[in-house]
Amino acid sequence: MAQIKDVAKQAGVSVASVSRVMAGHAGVSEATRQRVLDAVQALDYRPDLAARRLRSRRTDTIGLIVSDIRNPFFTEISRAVEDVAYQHRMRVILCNADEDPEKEALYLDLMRDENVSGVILSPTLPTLVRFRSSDYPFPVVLVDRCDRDTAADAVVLDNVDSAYRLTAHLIERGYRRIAFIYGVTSATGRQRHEGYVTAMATHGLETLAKGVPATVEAARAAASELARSRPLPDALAASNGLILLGLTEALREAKLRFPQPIALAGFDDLPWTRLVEPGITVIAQPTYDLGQAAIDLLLQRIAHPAQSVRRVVMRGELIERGSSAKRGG
Amino acid sequence: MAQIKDVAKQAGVSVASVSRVMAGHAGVSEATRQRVLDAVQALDYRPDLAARRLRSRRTDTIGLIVSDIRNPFFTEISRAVEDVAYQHRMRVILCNADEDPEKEALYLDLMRDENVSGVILSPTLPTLVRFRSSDYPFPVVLVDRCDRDTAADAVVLDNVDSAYRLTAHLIERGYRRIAFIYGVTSATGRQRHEGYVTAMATHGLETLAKGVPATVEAARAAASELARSRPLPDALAASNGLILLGLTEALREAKLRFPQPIALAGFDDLPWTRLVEPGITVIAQPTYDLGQAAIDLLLQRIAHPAQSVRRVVMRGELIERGSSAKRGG
DNA sequence: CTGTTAGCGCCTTCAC
DNA sequence: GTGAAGGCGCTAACAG
Repeated sequence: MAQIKDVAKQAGVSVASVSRVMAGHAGVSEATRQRVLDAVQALDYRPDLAARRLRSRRTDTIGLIVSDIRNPFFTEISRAVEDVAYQHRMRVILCNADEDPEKEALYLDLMRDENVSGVILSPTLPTLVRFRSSDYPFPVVLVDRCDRDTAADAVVLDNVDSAYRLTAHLIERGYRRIAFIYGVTSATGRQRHEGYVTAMATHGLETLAKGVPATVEAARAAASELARSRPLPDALAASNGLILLGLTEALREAKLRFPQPIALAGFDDLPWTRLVEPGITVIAQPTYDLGQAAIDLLLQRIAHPAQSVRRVVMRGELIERGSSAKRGG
Repeated sequence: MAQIKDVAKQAGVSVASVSRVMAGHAGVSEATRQRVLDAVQALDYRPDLAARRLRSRRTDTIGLIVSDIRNPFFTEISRAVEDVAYQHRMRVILCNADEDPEKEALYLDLMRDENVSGVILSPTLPTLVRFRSSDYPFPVVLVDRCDRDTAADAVVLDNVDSAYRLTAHLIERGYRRIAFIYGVTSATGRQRHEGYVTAMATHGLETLAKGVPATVEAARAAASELARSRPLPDALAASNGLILLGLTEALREAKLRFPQPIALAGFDDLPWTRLVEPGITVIAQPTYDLGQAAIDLLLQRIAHPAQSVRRVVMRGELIERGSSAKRGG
């Protein structure tokens, strides 16, 4: 492997000149520049990143810690982050916390060891509640999950409002006993629960909510139980795509169709929600945009460490399908 | 940030001893070890990875280049790789080539720059056909995609056999005009096509195959066309989960149900294949195991660079569901 | 078993 | 505009 001094020798210049050319610094004569570039090409020289990082104390690497890579929501986030990061010549280390706070802590530690330039984090609940930017030696941007009073850069959906609109939609369509199955282990689930509660209260309806771990299995179990309860709920709503999948499976097993006897709705516009007949009403999230906004925000923060804390809130879009068709209509 | 000499001073030993303790090397007295550990704790010392990597010329990092992160198959692979890698105290850099050979080449270059210990690669077709391990300065394990005559460590499904069994299953159930829609841009799609062709030929049936880019959209378009052709195929089979999704969407749009007038089957046991009524017959891939085998193989190769080339082939499992119910039965 | 020391490859003043 | 030289923090060879 050629190194900087080989290039210098080949080009008949000093290593300093080579370094300057590689870094694109000004103050190098065009003649020198060209000779260096030729030598680089001839020797197929690539700067050693380990040496460069040691010397410069920068890694140009950002960490992305998602809470569950199996959730398509997060794979889209990661695509966006990766796309933008590489355009800015930054590396991405992707880590999957699997909704496990310990694993998450491990990865956060690793980020410190790696001396990353910044981190995009979708925190587990315990981490979020005690989150303070100053606890980390690098800038952090929260994505998807953030509390109202968390002082941190963040990119999130309008969770409360979206859940309110989804619930109001069901009410408007004539449903009354609306059960809401939501992930208790995430801020997102809780906020969406809040929107549901507000919508029900506003319309003078009784709530029927059930918090579960945000997994397909837990959601299915919860829905199975509801399907056996009497009186039967007349609608089921899910706080995310995984839970919605669980609900749908449970209804299938219980041989209950939708919208009759039970309507169905949820979050995340996944491909299968269109396939299951007659289609499931959902709040679509601008997933790629959320990821893009997060990395943009992080890059800004890295460039301007002192800039004021900002939060980007994106609007969820209600997509009406057959699963919430007008009751008795 | 504390560094090694601070620890040495605090513990009253030399930096060499600290280095030995940190590396877990033998040949350090228990007393020294304990004093070092105490000092490390007291100062919250973490070795600087950039310095360590520069000096030791090892990164303990492996690269994982998947061809499409949106395909759930690859997210499972990445989970497995990550789990195993971190157990072995290795880092993972995950890259998504998006089925784009240029992007893939870029990432392969990056792996070289990063001086990774090894790479797990799911290659695009152009890369695979000219693949030679010796072209890369690091060990490579192919996953999911590999040609019969590629001399490289690899972990793959028994693609030809699985496709044969899937096709034979349809034939046995009474279907005759079986159309196979497969991804032409991947070795996997081609091999599965081969299994389909063999099965059809063995049973004296005419093939009706259509190669498409491996995307939901392309598959949907191809299926729409088939749905308008006369005579209508009596069965549709897909070479992977993305294509199967496209086929299913096209049948929905064309208001064609399954198994009558058209049966349906494919690869990848995704959650939604159970949800769509009456359930879709698929070949299930042991995705997590495939990923695990790939990283195991890579770690072995890193430990023993000279060991003979090995290939791990895993069996796909046929899961019969309503979409391929006996014809006229 | 422990300490001393010479670099790993590069960047970046500092002189010229 | 260019070159010489020191050192980033650590590991490993060597000496004791």
